[in-house]
Formats: sequence, structure tokens, C-alpha cells
Amino acid sequence: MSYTIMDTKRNKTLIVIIGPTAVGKTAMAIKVAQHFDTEIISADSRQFYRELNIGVASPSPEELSLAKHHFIGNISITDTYNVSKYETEALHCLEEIFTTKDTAVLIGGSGLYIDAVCKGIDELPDPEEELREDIKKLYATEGIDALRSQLRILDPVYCNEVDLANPKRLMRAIEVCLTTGKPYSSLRINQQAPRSFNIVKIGLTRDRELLYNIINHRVDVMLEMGLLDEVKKLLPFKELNALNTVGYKELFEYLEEKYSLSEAIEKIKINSRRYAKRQLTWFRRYEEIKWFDALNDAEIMSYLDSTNLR
RNA sequence: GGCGUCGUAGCUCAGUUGGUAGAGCAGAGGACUGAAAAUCCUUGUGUCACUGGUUCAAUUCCAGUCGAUGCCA
Repeated sequence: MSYTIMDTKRNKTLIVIIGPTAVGKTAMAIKVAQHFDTEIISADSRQFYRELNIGVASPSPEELSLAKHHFIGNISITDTYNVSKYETEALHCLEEIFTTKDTAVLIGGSGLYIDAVCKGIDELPDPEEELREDIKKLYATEGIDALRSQLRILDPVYCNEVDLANPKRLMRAIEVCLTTGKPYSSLRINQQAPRSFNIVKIGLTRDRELLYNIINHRVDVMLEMGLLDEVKKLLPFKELNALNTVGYKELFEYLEEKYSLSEAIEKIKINSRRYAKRQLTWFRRYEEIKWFDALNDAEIMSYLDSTNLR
């Protein structure tokens, strides 16, 4: 019995492709998927939304036709979604793929979502909308000190670990304490979840200055492709979390005449660069990862082949 | 060509009544457990344009040179 399980695990591999925005992940994922004749699971927290296309650099219809993609445009900006749901769905999807394939490709830039699939996340309650609204209100009216003193009562242990300047962290902790009746810290076990497949991580990178040039240029291309029209249509939804997104929030400000179009475009470029930088910071802590120049497909393929995937 | 103003961090500029300088932005580093393209933290040494002069000491005062800019011809 246990023999079968072990044997199964030995034969299934998830190839995880990560890297900063605009580095060329989409194209590489397709090549890898074609090479191993398999499917792609996206871990991009903005490409989930079917209403967001140009601004989040979703794969084009042509690209989508080259390999089967999952989690691209699978939900709407009005849906409530989170890492936990994603983890569940992605694992189901993987299981499905592994019934006919030995390999699958996970690709994306959202570190938290990558980790959810690779390591799992702790059992925590989903937010209750009313409670979250109440806590937000507390913060809005009484400020961050109110959150701190509230949390100090509910979970003094977590108070010593958390960044007390970060309102979102404080609000979530309070929320979890209140819904479970337990301290948030007692539920944060951070235990590696068992996974029935092997994981091979490869990171795509490029020279920083070059990457920034690519990002800047890609923003201009997005505008040429009609990003502004896409954003105009979404203006009524600007308060949704899904639209608190680089490329959209800046153009909303332009449409509301808070600054000029060229200022908005410059801000999109700056925020995209910073996003890339934050992604790199996150990915740098991965130890079991091999980094490649994003253009070096030959080397990547031979590395993947040599890891005995087939 | 003449007169004036300016030349300080990658950019925009402040400042030093003479004791070698500081803001914003950009950039860099970091954190990250159901909002994550989110949210938050840390981070400023640079020939003070160049060459001389005065001075114990010049980025600061003086002269010249170069560059930018404005006005006049």
C-alpha cells in the first residue's frame, strides 16, 4: 500500500517557474509545457480576473492556444477570492492533470500563492465581511493605535512578532482572534503540508537595469494596446480590491484628473519596477531553486531533463 | 558682442553670516499565512562646474574660464 503512494509521488513532478514581472515567464512556461506535453497552472493573483487583461499582461489567445492554461480569467473582479481558495482549487487541478501526465507547470509572480501550492498554509478562518468592515471602521476612525491596543489584549504573543506599523497585518490578526476565539499566534503553525508530488523550482532573471527597461517599454506597449479603454470600462468598480492593481489605480487617478496622463504613465512604470523588486526580495529566500537568465531556454530545458522528469 | 542670473546627490532644489552639506522624488535593502500587482519597515559622501587668488581654513568671498538661461544690441 505505502509502496504505491511512494511510487506515485516519485513519478509526479511540479515544475515551478517564478520570476519578476515582465521577465518572460509566460513564454517560458509555454515552452516548458510543450516540451513535457503538459498543462500550465497560473499563480498570478491578477490574471485570475477575466476583466483584467492588458494591464496585467495576461497570456494572449494565441499563447493560450499553445498550451492548456488554468486560472487565467477564471473569476470575476466582483468575486471574493483568496489564497486559501486558490490552494484548494490548484491542488484539485493538479491532481486532475497528474491522472494523465507525470509533469505539470506552475507559473506566476505571486509569492504567497506559489507558497500555498508548494508548502500549504495554516488552517485559518476566511474573513467574515461584517467583522472585517467593523475592524476597518475602527482603524479609520481611531487609527492604528486602536488596532494595537485591541491586539495586545487578544494576542500579546503575536504583538511581539508582527510589524506593528502595518495596519493590514493587525486587522487580519484581530479578525482571526475574534472569529476563532483563539489567539492568532496559536493558529500560525507554519507546518509544511504533505504534497504527493516532487517540486522543481526554477527562477527566471535578467540584469536589473535591462529588466527595468523592459518594464518601462511594456507599459508603453500596454497603452498602445488600449489599456486606457480597459481601465475606463472598469472605473465604476475602482473600489474593488481586484482593482487595487498597478496599471489600473494610476489611470483611475488620471481619469479623476488627479494628475496628467504622462504622470500616470510614469507612476505605472515606477510601481511596476517596485513590484518587480518586491518579487525578487520574496523569491530570494527560496533555497531549493535554480536561477537562469530568462532567455536561456536551452539551458533550462537541459536542466529540467537532467532532473529525471521523464 | 554687452549686462544679469544660475551651475550642490541619478532628477528637482535647499543651505553653509567662511570650519568640506540636506530635503523631496528616483534608486537600494528588507518583511510578508485568506486584501499579496496588496500592505509595511530601513536607507542619502556628493571632485558643492573648472582654474587661480585672499585666508589658519573656500562649496561659501574675489577674478578668470567653460556651460545653461534671460534681457539688450
